[in-house]
Order: sequence, then structure tokens, then C-alpha cells
Amino acid sequence: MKTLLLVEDAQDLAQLIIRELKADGYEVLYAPDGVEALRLHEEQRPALVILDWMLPRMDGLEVLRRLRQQAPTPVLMLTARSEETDRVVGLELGADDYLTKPFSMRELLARVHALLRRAELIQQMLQQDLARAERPLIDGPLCLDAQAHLVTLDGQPLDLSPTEFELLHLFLRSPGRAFSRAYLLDTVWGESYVGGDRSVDNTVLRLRKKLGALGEAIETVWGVGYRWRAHSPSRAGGEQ
Amino acid sequence: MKTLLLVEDAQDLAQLIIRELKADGYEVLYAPDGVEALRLHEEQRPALVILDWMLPRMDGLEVLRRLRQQAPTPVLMLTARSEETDRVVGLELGADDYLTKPFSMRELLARVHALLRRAELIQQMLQQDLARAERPLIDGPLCLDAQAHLVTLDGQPLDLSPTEFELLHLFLRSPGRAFSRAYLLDTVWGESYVGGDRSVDNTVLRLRKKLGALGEAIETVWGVGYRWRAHSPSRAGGEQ
DNA sequence: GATCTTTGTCGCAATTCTGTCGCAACCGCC
DNA sequence: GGCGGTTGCGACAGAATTGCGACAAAGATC
Repeated sequence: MKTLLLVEDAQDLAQLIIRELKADGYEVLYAPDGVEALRLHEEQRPALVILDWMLPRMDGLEVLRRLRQQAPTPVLMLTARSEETDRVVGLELGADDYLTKPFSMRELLARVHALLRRAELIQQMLQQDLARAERPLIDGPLCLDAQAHLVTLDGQPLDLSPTEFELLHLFLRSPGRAFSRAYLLDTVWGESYVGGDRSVDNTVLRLRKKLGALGEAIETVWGVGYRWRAHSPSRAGGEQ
Repeated sequence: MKTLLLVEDAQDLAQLIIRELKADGYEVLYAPDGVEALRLHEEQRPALVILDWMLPRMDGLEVLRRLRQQAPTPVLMLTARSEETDRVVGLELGADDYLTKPFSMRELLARVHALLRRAELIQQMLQQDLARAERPLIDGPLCLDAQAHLVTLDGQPLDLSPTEFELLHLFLRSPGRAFSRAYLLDTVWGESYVGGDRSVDNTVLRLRKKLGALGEAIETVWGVGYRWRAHSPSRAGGEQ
């Protein structure tokens, strides 16, 4: 479920927007002013920010400027003025889209969807670029092709869940390196994720199962975390 | 419905033309001067521009020159002078046609129709050229010929909708590569499209049905999107 | 202007994923 | 060998994702 941050000082409008966004399946954080907005943004890392132009304590443009220093989170600005200069200033400072009051909830939702999709696209493009530079990762009978998002074992495709795939990807990129659970949670699950270490354990468990005999390649580093065996023998031995 | 842009500072004439064009089923954008014309053109990308020679703030020829830097939109110029030199200058600068005031609405419409038809033809030829560079894409019993805009399965022609065709085309150009829904929406549907992920799902569903047994070649990449099954495992990633 | 095609959306079912819990097994240490 | 802490692992439930039929709106065709 995606999390959005709404920054709007008019309480009644805010309530309306929040209700609408929640009905559409989003988690909504709310900040009545810029200071609170920056705090929430840093703490929760929402997928998108809806930012009112006029705010108490800190001007919307100033908030936008500071948000941009924190992260490339997409920003949808709301304004009462439809002057072109405003639009230009907002967009130049890095707002991704722009909505003039009054607007319909339908339109707001459409813009939110579009912005989120674009953000997703950009992320995928970046990943694709990385993946393209990367040749498929091979370790004995195992092959992970990031671009195809495909893992094969002895030539047979392996059906991995997204989390399992990301974990294996990380392991294969740095065989022999030990990863703490905290690091894995940060990297694979995302830095804003809040969950227990047992999530890691279980994903490792499931991955080991799917890897069959190769599951042994994921070694437990006692008291620390896990590690992918550095030098896999060219063929898996007879042990089971 | 095609969108036209009318650039004309004489209000009464403009009103007349607008009414006439709308009655003929076009969407009409209106700019009273060159600055606004360029803005609208960039923002809305009309299919054709009707441009008056004499304009406030920016001369019609200057507008034409700048339009040409933006896009190859066909331009119909209106002028009060019938001198041949003017005609030459206008056409040299890239106006596609030319109409001398006063003119009948009947004549204007005829020219608009002709220009649009020609533009469509040109665009189609460009696409043909692009398609020609590509040889037919073949995957087992399936053959997609972009030039002929034809798909055959076991030699039988397959009836695909435009969206389905584009989607299949994209898949076959990069077999084995996983595409996110966001990427597909951007590429097949267009970046300005605002719609949900389920549109992709449904087009995939319809395509799978029409492909029959080969429908299985469209693999679901869970949590990511879709991928066309790579036939030859020797090539790991799709290249394009 | 009537009809057909295309295509986006909705709703529900089916599937898959994933965090948590409980308990057993295990490790290192004293 | 006992002990505290850590890990393995099966089970479960809630959440997220996808499949798919139905419907309606928009556009194309005639």
C-alpha cells in the first residue's frame, strides 16, 4: 500500500482529500504546515507529496525547495492562483505537477495516479539501466538475469517471489560477503520498512527450499546474518 | 476528433472560422497572437495550424519559423496580400498551404481537409519506413510483420486490436525481458495516458485468448509485470 | 443515425506472498 | 553438561496481486 503526504492548512479541504485518497486505497499522512511536512517526509518517506502553495510557518515554495534536497519524491502542488508565472516558478523548482483550486476529486486522483506511475517508471528505467550493464549473474548451475527478472537452476526456471528475488540478487552480487539482518531489511525491504528479523529468516528459509541442494550456499553467520558461499563448486556435491 | 489551432487577431473573422470548423467536427484552439500560439502549440500539439500573416506581438513568419523548430505540424497560412513573392517566402519557410483573404469558408474547409489528409499520409509513410527497417518478427508459429501490420498464427491471420498489436509488437521485439505495467502504459498507451494498471491486465488477457495455446508465452512476472517467454535460452536478455 | 469494435473500469474469485507465532534445534560459553 | 540467546521451520492469516467476466463509454464503420 502506497503512502502519500498531504500538506494543507485548510482543515476541511484536507479532511475531504484524505477521505478520498483513503477510499482509493492509499495510506495518508497529514501535515498542517511546512515544518511538520518536512519532518513527516523525512521520517516516513511517502511515495508522493501533495503540497499546498499557501502555508503557515513556511511557504509552500520553501517547503518544495527543502523537500528536493531530501529526496526526489514527486510533488503535486495545489494553488488558488492560475497565473502562468506561478506555474512556471513551481515547475522550475521541481514540482512534478500542478492543480489549480478549485479542482474535482476525480481530477486529483487522476493526477496522483499519473504521478505515481511516472515515479514507478523512472525507478524501473534506472533499474533497467543497471540491469542492462550487468550480465546475468552465474554461480554454478544457478543463473540470475536481472533484466529478464528470471532465475534458472540447471536450466529450469525458478519461481521466486519478489522479495526472494531481490534477496538472491543481492547475495549473488556480493558472494562471500556477510550481511546483517538490519542491512538486508534496509536494502531488500526498504529503509522505511518496519518489521522483525524473523521476516528475513523466513525469506531465507523459503529461498533455501526453492534452491534445493544449492540452498546450502546461503550460509548462516551466527549472531550476524547470512552470506552467500564464496566459491561454489562447479557441480553440487552428492550431499543432500 | 482532430484538434486545430487558429491564430488570428481579428476577432470577428476568428469567430466565424471557429464556428465553421467546429460545425465540421474539429476541436479548435484559438490564439489571438503569436506568443499564445506557440504556447498552445507546444502544449496541445494540434494536428494543423491555421496562421494569419499579420499578428500583434509576433509576426506570422516568425511564428512559422518557431513552429517548425517544435514539430512538423502542417501550417495553412492566411494573408491579405496575394503577391507571389509573399507566397514564395511563406512556402519556403515551410508553410504547407496558403490562402488569400478574402476566402470562402468552403474553400478553407477544403484546404484543411486536404492538408490533414496529406499529413496523415506522410505520417503513415514515416511509420512505414520505420517498420520497413524491421524484418518480420517470428516466434515459432507466430509471425508479426510490422510493415504489413499483420500477425499470423500457424499461417492464419490473427485479428488484433491496435492496442493488442502494439503490445505484442513490443513483447516480440524484446523477448525474455520483463516489463513493468508502468513501462507498458508509457510505451504502448503513451506517456500522457492516465489510466489504471488493470488496463494492461485486460489487454494481456485479451491477447492471451487470441493467441490460443501460445498465450502461455506471455508470462506473468509476479509483483512486476509481464514478459514474453524467451525461446532461445542462449541469449539472456532482450536487446534493442 | 444504427451497429460494431475497441477499450477502460468494476467487482469478485483465485492465487500468491509475507509477517508472525510457537516450538524445536542449535550455537557458544561458562 | 547446563544455560541463555539465536536460528530453523511448519502453520496460519491477512494483505497484495492477478485472472477474468461483465458492462459501458467512446470511436469507427457503414
